[in-house]
Amino acid sequence: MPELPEVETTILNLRIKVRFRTFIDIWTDFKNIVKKPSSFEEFRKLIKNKKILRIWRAGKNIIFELSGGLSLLVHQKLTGHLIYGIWGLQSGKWKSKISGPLEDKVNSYIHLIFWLDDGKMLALSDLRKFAKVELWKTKKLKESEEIKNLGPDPLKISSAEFKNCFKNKKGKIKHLLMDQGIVSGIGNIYSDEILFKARIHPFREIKKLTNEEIERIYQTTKKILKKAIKLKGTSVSDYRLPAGGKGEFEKILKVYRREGEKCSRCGTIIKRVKLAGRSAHFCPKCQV
DNA sequence: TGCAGTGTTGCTTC
DNA sequence: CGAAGCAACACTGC
Repeated sequence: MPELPEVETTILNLRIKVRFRTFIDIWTDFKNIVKKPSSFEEFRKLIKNKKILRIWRAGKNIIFELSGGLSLLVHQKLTGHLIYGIWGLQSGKWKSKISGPLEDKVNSYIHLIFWLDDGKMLALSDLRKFAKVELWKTKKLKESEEIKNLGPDPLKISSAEFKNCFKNKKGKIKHLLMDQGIVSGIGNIYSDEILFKARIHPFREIKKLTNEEIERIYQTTKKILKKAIKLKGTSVSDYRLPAGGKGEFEKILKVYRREGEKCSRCGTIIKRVKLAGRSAHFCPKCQV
């Protein structure tokens, strides 16, 4: 769920809400969510009194650059959400104290809370507990494998650079579009939507795509991602904005999770087929 | 009731 | 060596 547009929406919101705030203290019920340093108490000690200077994104990773030469990296994986608000414990469960659309469902999966110096909180809710939090020395983070190995951001590159990403690669286009080492930020939902709009079959071998077809994929990638950011992302199942609202892009999904429905272009029934362990959704007639 | 499926990534296996 | 499979976890829906 949190793919490039959702992560971008999240950082735009967080910049307004938590930039220049200082961490007062933290709480968790799942120490394992912090992978680095390996000791949670060490993490707590290091994060206290650090100020958020800058918030940015590398692919789907959210990075808070802090005072003291440290950077906090958060990857939301499948079901993580960074949310901002005020919560209080009520019979062992976190309840939102400010009115708004935050639902108990999201609140009940809060596993990490940062208290801020404005009296509010930044929380990480994650149903499946796959999300990861790491504290790095800012200098080392930029040289780290996880950042260095990311492909370029599709919104920041030219058509020629995009084509270059796929040069000498082999495999199916959908699989490669989702490969974070080739271009970063695209996951299952947007790869389906991009290929539908580009009228390219998800199983097409990259080597057999014409120049014109890759150009079309480049153009539609930009269009789809930009539109999704404008609509504040997709809220399939439980994605939420930092203030709890839902994204709007889901309303205009053309193929993702629309198996059995009619293609909006030609009326053919949308298919769902497994590819590399994931579901690919596409129109078998107009995607060739 | 039970099992397949779910947005991601990285490690294991063949 | 590269590609496929699966585990991490918890829940939904058929």
